[in-house]
Amino acid sequence: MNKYRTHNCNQLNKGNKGENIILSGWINKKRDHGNLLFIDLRDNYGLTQCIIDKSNSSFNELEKIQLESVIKIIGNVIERSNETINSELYTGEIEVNIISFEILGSCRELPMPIFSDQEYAEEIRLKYRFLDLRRKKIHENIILRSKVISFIRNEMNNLEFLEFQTPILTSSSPEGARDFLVPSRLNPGKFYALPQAPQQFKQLIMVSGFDKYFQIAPCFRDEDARADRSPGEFYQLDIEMSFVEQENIFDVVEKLMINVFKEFSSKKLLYKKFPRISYEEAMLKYGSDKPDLRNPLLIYDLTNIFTREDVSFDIFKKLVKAGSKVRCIVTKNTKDKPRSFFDNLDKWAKEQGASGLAYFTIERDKQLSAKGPVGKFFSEDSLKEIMKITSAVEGDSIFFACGKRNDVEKILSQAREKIAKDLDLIDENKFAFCWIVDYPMFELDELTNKIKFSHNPFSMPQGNIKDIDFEKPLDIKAYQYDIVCNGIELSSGAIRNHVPELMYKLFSIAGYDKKKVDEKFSGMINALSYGAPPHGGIAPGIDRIVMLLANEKNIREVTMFPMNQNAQDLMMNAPSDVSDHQLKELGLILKGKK
RNA sequence: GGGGGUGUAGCUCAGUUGGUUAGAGCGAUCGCCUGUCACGCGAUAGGUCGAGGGUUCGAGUCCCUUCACUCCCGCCA
Repeated sequence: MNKYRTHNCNQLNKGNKGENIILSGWINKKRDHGNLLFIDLRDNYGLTQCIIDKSNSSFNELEKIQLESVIKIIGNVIERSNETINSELYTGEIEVNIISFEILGSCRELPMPIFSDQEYAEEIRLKYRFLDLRRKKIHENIILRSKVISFIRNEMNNLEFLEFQTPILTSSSPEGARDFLVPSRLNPGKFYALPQAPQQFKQLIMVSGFDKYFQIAPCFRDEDARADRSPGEFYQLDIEMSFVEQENIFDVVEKLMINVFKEFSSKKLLYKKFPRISYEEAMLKYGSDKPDLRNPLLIYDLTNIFTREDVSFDIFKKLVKAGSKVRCIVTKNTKDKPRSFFDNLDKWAKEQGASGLAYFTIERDKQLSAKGPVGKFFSEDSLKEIMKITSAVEGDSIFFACGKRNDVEKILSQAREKIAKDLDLIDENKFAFCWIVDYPMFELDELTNKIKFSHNPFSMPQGNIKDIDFEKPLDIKAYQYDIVCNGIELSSGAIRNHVPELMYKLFSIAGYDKKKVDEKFSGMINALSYGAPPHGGIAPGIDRIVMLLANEKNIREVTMFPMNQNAQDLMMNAPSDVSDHQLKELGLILKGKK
C-alpha cells in the first residue's frame, strides 16, 4: 500500500464491501447520466467501475475530464444490485463510490481512441505506440511475450543449460545477410557489425567447454521486412550443445516446443511427434521448405505424362522436352465448383508472375474424361496414369504448372496456400510442427552459376568424412535442419563442422581460399584447432513463436516498439541525422543524400 | 530494386456514369438526462479529399508524376 493505491483495478469484489480504498488508473470510459456519472478506471490488471453523483462537489470537474487521464480515486466499495452486476468483469459485483479524486496525469485530445476494437492505420499506431500499447489485445500480447520468455528461460534452466551474453559489437561476416555496421571511433575507418546471430560465439562457448548454452539473443539483419519478419532486429532462443547428434537437439527442442505451446495456447498439436521431412521431399510435395502441414493439398510430379504419345498438350510437351517440369495440385471433389473458381486461380497465378495454371476436372460419362479448357489433350489411359500418380478420383480437379523446377515449386507452393484458403481447408485450431532435414550443403547460384553454401557454412556434412565425394558438391547433404510450424519457419540449426581441415575443404568449394577463411573466420577456425568438441545447436525465433501463440499474422503485434516497413521508428525518429561533430569524431564524411 | 493494395473530418469509413453547398458513426465542444457498462437525446465546431501537374465548361471521381503506410517478389548463410 502506498499513497496511490490500496488495490489494483482488478482486485475488488464482494469481500471488500464497505472498505475505504484508493485506486489509480486511466479513465477508460465515462458514462454521463447528467446527475450520475460512471467511470471505468483501468490499469494493467483490469477495470473497476467507479461512480459519483451530483451531490459530490467533485462531480462537475470529473464530468469534464478527458478519457485516458490518469486519476487517483478515494472511495468506498459498494455492492451492486443484482440487475446491475456485470458478469464480464472480475470486479463486476461491486463498484467504487467516489469520495474524492485527484488528477495524476492529464490527457490531451487523443489522436486515436484507446477503448475500441477498431483497427487503425499503422503509421498512427507506431507514432503513438505508448497509446496503442494501452489497448487490450496488444497489451495482452506483450504480456504473453513476457510470460513465454520467462517460461522458456525456466525450462532451459531446468535442463541445466547456462545462459550467457555474447557481444553486440562484433565483426562483419562475408556470408549471409547484410550487416548493420557501427563505425569505430578508436579505430578510424574500421567498423563493428551487429551480430546477425551469435553463431560463432556460441560455437566458441562450446570450444570453451561449457557444454550446454542458451540465450534469448538479439539478432540484427539489414534486410527488408515481411509480415513475419521485423526489419533490423529480432530475438532468437539461441541454443548450442556439445557432444550431441542431431537427434539430441531435436529431443530438447521438440519437448520445449510442446511444453510452450501447450502452456500458452488451447490449440491442439496436430502431431505429438514432429514429422521429419527431407528438404528434397518438402520441395517436391509442398514446393517449399516451410510447408504448412495443416494444408492437406499435395503436389505431384507429372513431367513424364507429357512425354506420352497419347497426350497432345503440345505447349507443355515442348517445354518438357526442353527440360521443364510439370507438377500439379489435386483438389478433392471440386467438379461442381463454378467456372470462376478455376479461372480466378489461373488469373491469380498470372498475377503472381507465373504463366498460369492449366486445369481440368476428372469426370465420367461413358468413359473417363477430363473436363476443362485443356481436358481434350488427355487420353483416357493418360488420365488413369495421372489418377494413379496423384490418387485423384472422379470429381477431383487437377491444376498444372509447367516451367523451370524452381518456378514450378514456387508457384505451386503459393497455389497450395491460395487454394486451401479459397476452399477453407485449413484448421485454424491446430499447430502443425515438422522438421525439415537433410539440407544440401551447397547450391548453384543462379546468377553467377557458382557453387555457394546453401545454408550455414559451419554445418557438418553428412556421412563419413572419408567417404564424402567432394567432386559432386551438390550431392553433399548437411546435418542442417529447420523447424516449421503452420508454414512459418521457426528456426534453423545444424550440427557444426568442428574439423578445421574439413572446413577449409568446404570453404574452398564455395570459392574461399585458406587465406580468406583464416582472415574472415580467424576466431572460429583458430579455436577449432585447439581441441573442439563435436557440437550443434539451433535458434528458434522468439517473435514468431509468440506470434503463433497470440494468433497474430503480423510480427508487430507481438513487438513492443517495432519499426515500420522502411526500418524507421516513427516514435523515436530513428534512424536520424547526426551532428557534424559526431561524424568528424568517427572519421566519416557523408557523400550527400539521395 | 520490382509488383499489388490503401490514402476523404482527430479516428473508422461512405461518396453512383465526372455535375448543385463532400456525408455518416465515434471522438471534441455546449446543453438535457440518477443505473449505465459500446448509456441515451439534442445542438455546434471540425475538410489543402496525401501532394504536385494535366484533361475538362466542371475533378474526391479520369490521366501523369510523387509521397506515406501496407502486402508480396527479390533479399533474409
